[in-house]
Amino acid sequence: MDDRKQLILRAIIREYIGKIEPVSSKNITGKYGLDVSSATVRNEMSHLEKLGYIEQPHTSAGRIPSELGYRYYVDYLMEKYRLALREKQAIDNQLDERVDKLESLLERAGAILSELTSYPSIVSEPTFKQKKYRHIKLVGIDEKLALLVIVLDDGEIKNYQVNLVGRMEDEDFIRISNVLDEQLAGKEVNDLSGNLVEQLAFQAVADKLVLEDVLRALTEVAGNSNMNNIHISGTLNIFNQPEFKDVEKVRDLLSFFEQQKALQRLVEGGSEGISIKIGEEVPLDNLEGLSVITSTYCINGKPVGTIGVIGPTRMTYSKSSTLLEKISEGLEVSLIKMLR
Amino acid sequence: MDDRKQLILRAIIREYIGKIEPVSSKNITGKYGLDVSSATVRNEMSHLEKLGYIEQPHTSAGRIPSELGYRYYVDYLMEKYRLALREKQAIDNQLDERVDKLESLLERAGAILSELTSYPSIVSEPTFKQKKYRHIKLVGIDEKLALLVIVLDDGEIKNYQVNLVGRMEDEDFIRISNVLDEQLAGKEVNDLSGNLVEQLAFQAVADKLVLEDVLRALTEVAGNSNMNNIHISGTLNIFNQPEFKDVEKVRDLLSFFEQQKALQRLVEGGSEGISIKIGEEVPLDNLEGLSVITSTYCINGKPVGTIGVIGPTRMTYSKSSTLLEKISEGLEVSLIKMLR
DNA sequence: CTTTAGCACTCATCAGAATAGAGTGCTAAA
DNA sequence: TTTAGCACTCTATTCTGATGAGTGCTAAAG
Repeated sequence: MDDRKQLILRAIIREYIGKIEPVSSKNITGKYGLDVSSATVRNEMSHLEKLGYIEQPHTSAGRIPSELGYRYYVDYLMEKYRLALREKQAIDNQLDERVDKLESLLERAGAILSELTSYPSIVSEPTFKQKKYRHIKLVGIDEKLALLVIVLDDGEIKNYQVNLVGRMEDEDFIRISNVLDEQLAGKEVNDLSGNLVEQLAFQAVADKLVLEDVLRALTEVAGNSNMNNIHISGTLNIFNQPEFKDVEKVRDLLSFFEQQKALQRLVEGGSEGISIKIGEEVPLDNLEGLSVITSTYCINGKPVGTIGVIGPTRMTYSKSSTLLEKISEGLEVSLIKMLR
Repeated sequence: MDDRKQLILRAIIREYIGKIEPVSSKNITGKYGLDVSSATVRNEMSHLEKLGYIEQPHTSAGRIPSELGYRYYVDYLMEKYRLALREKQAIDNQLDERVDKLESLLERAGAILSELTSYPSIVSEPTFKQKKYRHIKLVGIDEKLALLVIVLDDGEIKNYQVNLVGRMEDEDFIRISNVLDEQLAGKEVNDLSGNLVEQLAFQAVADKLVLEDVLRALTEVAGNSNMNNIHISGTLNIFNQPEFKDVEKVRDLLSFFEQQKALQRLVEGGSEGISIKIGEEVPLDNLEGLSVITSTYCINGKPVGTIGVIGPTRMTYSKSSTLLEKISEGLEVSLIKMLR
């Protein structure tokens, strides 16, 4: 790959990303620092095609980048994108504003990413290696109802309704809260061994029926702790992409977006930092022509979640990855502020 | 409208709903109890067209029902749909299962409605004329954090995080809880007058910063109480409808589904019970060719929410409205059980 | 007066043919 | 090594005519 070939490959990719039409030799002569004739460019193109970086839809058409071509571009040719001022401001506005719920923050991050890139975005909720209980408290609401408040070590607060059968006094609530706290605080959430359950049942003699509700809640917490939910936003952006003018494709992608399990595969196994997967590299069998850019985000220096965008293979890699990087950083800052 | 015209109109509509192609005179002779020649049917059709009940896409095509035709069909010709056993079971399965969250229940109702009709479904959360506070409690979690638990008179429980600056003892929480309870219990949520705020500020002298968070939460509750959220499910069902083979239309409808305010117009102002709105009758300017069937659902005999389906004007009115009716009834039963 | 067979007429749809044009690869000269 | 020139290929567009479904009208039959 000599300099001129690189120049031409880059020119083809940039042009194609912009116009989404096969680019001809004539089309890029004179621009992109190419001061040679179209014939020369044609010769080089012919060579680039043999190398597998570009391909021809049909004989009398221009060239389009192959997945290998995009890969080469992303690895060696892509120049840094400079954020526009309004992009910077938009990111800051969205992420700086005070939010007290983890979900809202992630939602905002996804929304702004989607808005600025015009691609659907995907955000996974943070996973901690092993979530632990920090606090558990049973709070009386009225005669028939109590609320089980569970605080996890990642700062997340969950609560569940617990039905009461008999009359419970304030001291009862305090006693049960203490039992729960002693037994569970510091323990991992999916460490809900039978032994523990028995102990709870033995100690919290107050009211069997209450205990049932409590155990249901604990089991639910344990169940949810393994799977981290994934949120998609800006899905309708795909309608702006010309490769989705076909209803079938739109349907396939949108219904893919509704499958949590499939989405999971997009975020798992990513190395730390920005990762760009192009076409076949995307671990999805039934979807073609897609690229995914993801970034892990960290809490306390440890990667705990993923945020990314999904676009056609001819997506704006430079702009999108830069935006993703900035938003990911902003998200980390806000997370720290939020969790304190 | 003599008997035979009605017979023919019904035949055209049934045939069209099934095949979604203009129906010809020949096509319905012999079926639907029509023992006359196609020529006779043609004459009648010609008349029906003059009356405005059917129309012709072009000269040499069959007839399709007009919106007026559907209206006549729904009002006078439609026969009762008999639920299949598996449909009955599916409904019971979905709605009988124990759920403790209002949202989950509504979600289930929408999902099963969507699944059985193959149309997107819409469910509005119940509104109560004026929500009131039933209980308010401030619960300490740890040194820095407390939880404001708000119980509304419809049984809904909300909670908000409240940051603490100074050290708070148990009695502080109890004191503040009492103040809040005294001041707010029984009051309407959007009755957050300045006077009340001042009183709170004066009485809850404990910690200004805590109060700020509390007020933010109360304002949010008041704000949310007016607008009842609306959930859509089964949106991808529109891809099964031939009238949405055009990407533009799909985009328009899907982006409409994302606008809460627009959806609101679909559920508001509906009279009690089942309501069928056809084509132009649907209060949406920019969407054409859609019909909406809605049903109000009641709590304590008062209509508090709406559930419905959205389909093309040639939707299966009979089947859909019957299914909707049953699901709406099932939802009411489950709601009563849940709220006790 | 109602029904129906027969027939001319209309119009969408489809396949095939002709045309235009974009872009290439190759060759030979610079 | 570069480039002008040219023949060649293939797509996209337009036009054409054939096909056939379905109607409306007319005139005869019931």
